[in-house]
This record gives sequence, C-alpha cells and structure tokens, in this order.
Amino acid sequence: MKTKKFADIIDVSNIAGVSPATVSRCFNHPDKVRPDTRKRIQMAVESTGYIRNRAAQAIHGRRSGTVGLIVPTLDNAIFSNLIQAFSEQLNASGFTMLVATHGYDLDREYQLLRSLLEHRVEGIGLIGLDHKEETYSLIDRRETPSVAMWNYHPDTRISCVGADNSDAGRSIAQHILDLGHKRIALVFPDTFENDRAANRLEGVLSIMNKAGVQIPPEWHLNTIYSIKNAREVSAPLLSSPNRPTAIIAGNDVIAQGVIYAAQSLGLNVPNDISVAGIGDFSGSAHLQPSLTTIKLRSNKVGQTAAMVLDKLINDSENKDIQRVAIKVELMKRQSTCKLPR
Amino acid sequence: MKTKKFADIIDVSNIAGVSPATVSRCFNHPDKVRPDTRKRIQMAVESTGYIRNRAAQAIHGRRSGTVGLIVPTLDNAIFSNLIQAFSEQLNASGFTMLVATHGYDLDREYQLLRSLLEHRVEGIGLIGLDHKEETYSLIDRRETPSVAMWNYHPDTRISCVGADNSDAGRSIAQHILDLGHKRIALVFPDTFENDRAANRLEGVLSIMNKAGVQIPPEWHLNTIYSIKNAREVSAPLLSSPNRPTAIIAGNDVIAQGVIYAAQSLGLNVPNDISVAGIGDFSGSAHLQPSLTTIKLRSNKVGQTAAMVLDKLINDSENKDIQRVAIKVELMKRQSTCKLPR
DNA sequence: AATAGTAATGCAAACGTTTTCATTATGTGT
DNA sequence: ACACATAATGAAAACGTTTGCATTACTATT
Repeated sequence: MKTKKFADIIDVSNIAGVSPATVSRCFNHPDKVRPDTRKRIQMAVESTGYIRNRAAQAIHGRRSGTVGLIVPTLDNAIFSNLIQAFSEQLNASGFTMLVATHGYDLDREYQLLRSLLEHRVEGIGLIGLDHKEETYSLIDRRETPSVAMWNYHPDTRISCVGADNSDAGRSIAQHILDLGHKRIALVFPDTFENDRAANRLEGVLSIMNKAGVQIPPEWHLNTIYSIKNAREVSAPLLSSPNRPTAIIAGNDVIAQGVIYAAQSLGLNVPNDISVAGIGDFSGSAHLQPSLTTIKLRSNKVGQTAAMVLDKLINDSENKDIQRVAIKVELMKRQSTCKLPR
Repeated sequence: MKTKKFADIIDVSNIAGVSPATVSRCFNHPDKVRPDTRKRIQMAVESTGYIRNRAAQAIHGRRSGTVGLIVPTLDNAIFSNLIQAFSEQLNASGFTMLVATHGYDLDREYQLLRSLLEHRVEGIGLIGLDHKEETYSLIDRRETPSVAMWNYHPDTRISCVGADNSDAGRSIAQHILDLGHKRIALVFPDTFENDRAANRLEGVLSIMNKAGVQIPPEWHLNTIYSIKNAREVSAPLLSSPNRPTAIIAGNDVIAQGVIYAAQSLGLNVPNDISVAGIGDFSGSAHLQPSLTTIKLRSNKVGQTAAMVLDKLINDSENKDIQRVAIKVELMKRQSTCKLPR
C-alpha cells in the first residue's frame, strides 16, 4: 500500500484515463484539451480531492502566483485602504499576496525582501521611496518587477504610484495662508527614513518661505503617529497665551490628537485655532469638527499600483519604469476657518 | 554558454567545492556541517547572489515556510492590531504570511482557502467561527493546522483563540444597567454570517432579559461597520423627544458614529445620553468624550493564535484542538455615566 | 600506531509538476 | 476514399531542492 497522503496529478490522470501531461494542460491551457476529456479530468479531480501544488509548478518557469508586499506596519489605519485595494486588484489578476511588516526598520525590510524572493514572488510592492541601497540593488539583480507605493516622484529607481506628498504639503499650506493665517505651527513626525513625511514638510515649508512666513523653531513640534502622543506634545503649545492661530499636522491622526488637545483646553476649533491634517483617513470627515485635510486617495494608489505591477509582470513588451501620480485633493471642512481680524 | 539566469544550489556547491547536499544541509541543519565548510559555502553564496528556492524546498516534505491568513477585510482598523500581532509572532517562528480577503463572503473564503492550500501553506488562520461546511471539511481532509481567531467558544471544530464575545456583550450590558439605565437602545451590524456580532448581541440581550429590561424593536437599529452609516442611522432615534438614555453599539466604530450624531444634534455625551462600544480600538480612549467600551485585546489574540498555530504545526506530540479564551475587560471611560434621577 | 566510534560529506533517488517533441486521432476538401 | 492539415494526447526530460544511505575524514582511546 502506498503511504502517500494526498492525491497528486498522477492519481488524477490514472483515474481519468489520461496522461499527467493532459491533466496539467487542463489546468493551465484548458483550451488545448477536448471538452469531454476536460470533464472526465474534472470528475477525477473532485473524486480524489486533488489540490494542485503551486510549489511544484513554480519550480519550472517563472510562475509562483504570488506577489510580495512589504509595509512598515499594519497596526494603524494609515495603510489599510491601500493594502486592501492592492490586494483586491491583485487577486483579480490571479495573484495571492504575501505580506510582511518591518516596523519602519529598513534593515529588516531588506531581510524581508530576501525572504519573499526565496518564495519566488513574481513582483514586489513597497511603501515609499526610501530604501536601502542593498534593497534596490537586490531588486535590480533579480530583475524583480517592483512598485513603490504612496509617494510619487518624477525621478525614481523603480516604478512608483502615489500622491505627490510635496504637492500635498504645498496645497495645505497654501490653504492655510489663503485663510489669512500668519502665526502657524507644525506638528510632524520624524522625517528620518520617512520620505513621505519629509516631502510633506518640505512642501509646507517651501510655500511658507515663498510667502515670507517664518515658523519659529519652538513651533515646529515633533511627534509619532499616535493620537495620544500628538495630544501630549501639542498641549503646552496650545495653552500658551501667545499661541499660533493655525496648526498643520503631518497627518490626520496627528491632527486628531491636536484637536483633542485643543478641545480639552477649552479652545474652539476652528474659531480659536484652525487645525489641518494630511491624508483624509476614513473617519476624518466625521470628526467633530470635520477635519480639513488633503485627500491622498490611497485606495486608488493601491489599485493602480497592482495594475502597474501586473503589467510589469505580464506585459513582455514594456518593462520600463512607470510612474503614476495620483492627484491630491484639498478637502475644505470645518476644522479650519478664516482668521478673524 | 549556459542560459541560466540565476545561481542555483549547484553553482554554489561548485564554487564552494562541496556537494549540493552539503550546501542544502548548511541552510537547513547548520550544526551538521563543519564551521569552516560553512564559511566557504557562505562566501560562495554571497559571490553568486544565490537565493534559495522555497518552492523547490516545499516540493519535498511539508515545509513551505508559509502560513495563510484569511480575513474579511483589511479596510478598517478592526483587524489591524490582530493581523499585525499575528504576523509578527509568525515571523518570529520563521513563517511568512500569505493574506487573502473575502469581503465577508464565505463562498469566497472557501475559494481562498483552496488557493492557499495550493501554495501548501503549513497552517491557516481564520477570523470567527462561522464558516461553510465545505471550508471545515477541506481543512479536515487536508489535516491542515488551523486556528480561528477573534471569537472564543468552548465547542468548536477547529482550535480557537479569542475573546468570548458573548461575555463582552454581557459585561457592557451589565455596566449600563449598573448605571441605572432602563431606556436602552442598540445599534448593531447585521448578524448574518457574522458570529462575533451575533454573540455580542446575544450576550447583551441575555442580561437585559435577566434584568427584565425590554428593548422595543424600533430601538434595535441596524447598521454596517462605518462611522458614517452609524451616524445616519442613529440620528432619527436621537432627535426623538422620547429618546433612550443609553445606547450600546455593536463596536467602537459604530459607537463613534453614534456619538457624532448625538453631538451634532446638540446633545451632551454622557449627560444627555450614555454611549458604549465594544472593542476598544486604538483611538477610542482619545475620543471626546473618551469611549466606555470592552477591551478585547486583539493583539493578544493575534499573538496567541500564532503561537497556537506554530505549536499545531511543529509539535508532533499534541495535535489536539486548543481553545484559548482571552479575557475581556470593561474600560469605564467618559462616554457613560449614572442616570440622574 | 591501530582501532573503534563518531562526525562530515557525497551519491543518487525522489518530490510533483510543466513542457517540448513526437505521435496519434480528428476533421476537411476533393 | 485520399491526402493533408490540424487538434489532442502521450512520453520523457527537466526544474532545484532534500534526504537516506554509503562512504570518507576526523578524534579519542588504548
């Protein structure tokens, strides 16, 4: 008696009375096998409970049917929309997604990339444009189709799909200036190894500079991506009698923290102070007051990135780097208003 | 000239001057090869840029190095903590996570399970206990180590790790009753194919019943997992002059929507109306007012589930079904208060 | 220095597919 | 009915590893 546990392609072929080759074709090129043979094979598959082995399949040509995604974290809502859209579009193209998280540690990102390549993923999705030289050169060396999501930049080493974060920074800064504010504070996360934050900040500052608005260093606050921390960090600034009239936050989570800080100090947003975010996370529109922010359309980014990746993988014609900028959009809502004079 | 693209184990073995078998052992049982040989191999690996092929490895014994995770959605924060913790713990055990989402469609879940099995995942993580018979029987048939997360139940077909949602429902209901409320409304999602919601609701109702508190059908509102919808759905109820004094929401997202609805109608939470959630999502503690809710410790669930799965996969001693209940915890915060009399 | 015992390595078969090429079956136009 | 083109199938080699068994190289003991 055979000690084998599960049916393989040979068992199926025996039962169906055909060769293994035909069974294989039946899965991969159904049009190449006669309908009645196909039906016979189908029955054999069902009667044996056969599930084909992608590993054995992958060992041949290029096809593993998987795509790798490496993200900093799954822990907050920031990337949720993006990942969901990416995953869904990928699925529609027949891929399964392998996910790994590195917790904003780019050395770990390199390790994860290696690990995904061991699994012979057919493509790689990354977040942002800031990556180790090792990471880029490994991608080059293996000629792995790759796409960087979240951040658009006209001059990148791999394909990218994303909002122009610098543009997002400029838009929100312009909006605040347009409302007449001059006394403006910033609450941003650390920009080290975080190009999204860096570009946003740079965009904001460039507009401020152009308008001749100075931001005193003590009004440039540093925080992490957490409501709690943003709240704590901004409270002292807000309780000062000589406080700013507007605050631009590095993202919506931070903005939410700032708003809570203001409200618990008895300040009215936006009458006492305007607060703006960047990102338009789900929920931002329903805060009290609703948050003025920049919509980055992360689901569009995820979906588009998956399509670009699919093309990079399957379209042998055009393997060139592709760069897609997803338009940002100013969402004027209740948390900002004209400076009363 | 060879047309091969990337180095394989043979290339490495040639350069290192050993047999392929030794190179293989160097990766899988390093203790079985002499340190200096190991070093030689290591150099050869680096000089060739060799990355081993998990597919070829998986074709043999059982080891694919992957674990599958099937979740309803990644789109909201609900599962983010869970997935993050699950993924991280899995990583620590040397697995890479394959993720798929089914959008609350259990037929699709079955398809995804098949697809993951094609990839020969060594284990499967699922959300909740409600699954198609097909799904369960496929798991049985393939003898795939599996763990259901999120929901604890003493009598399950596969291992489970989770909060006792029924207990969560009882706890929050008891809290509301303890505060003296009698006029209580519910805002819950559809319980069809959603056992978590069903159990919570059942827990709430059992306590209400026991206390002899009736909930009129028109005070039992139905919504989806969205701030917006919850807000819209609860507004009419709240603007009625004859409104309830407390609302229990099916989860924190819904509770947030209810609070916003109340606030935009000029009601004070909790003085005019108490609102409680279930879940304690990140952010709930920092809402204005902070949300009274039931903490489910989803990161603990994810981490524990990954450990259980690892054990199920690797511990040949004990393959029995394991069930772990993660304690729930009442978080009394500002959104509920004693009924003034 | 011989011997036994153990550690390290190599050989070759196996894993479950896919694919190229050859072969056989089917259909078409006269 | 015939030759011919075309479609469907099969045989066998290949993919890149792992592993049981056989062999060789060390180490320690006498």
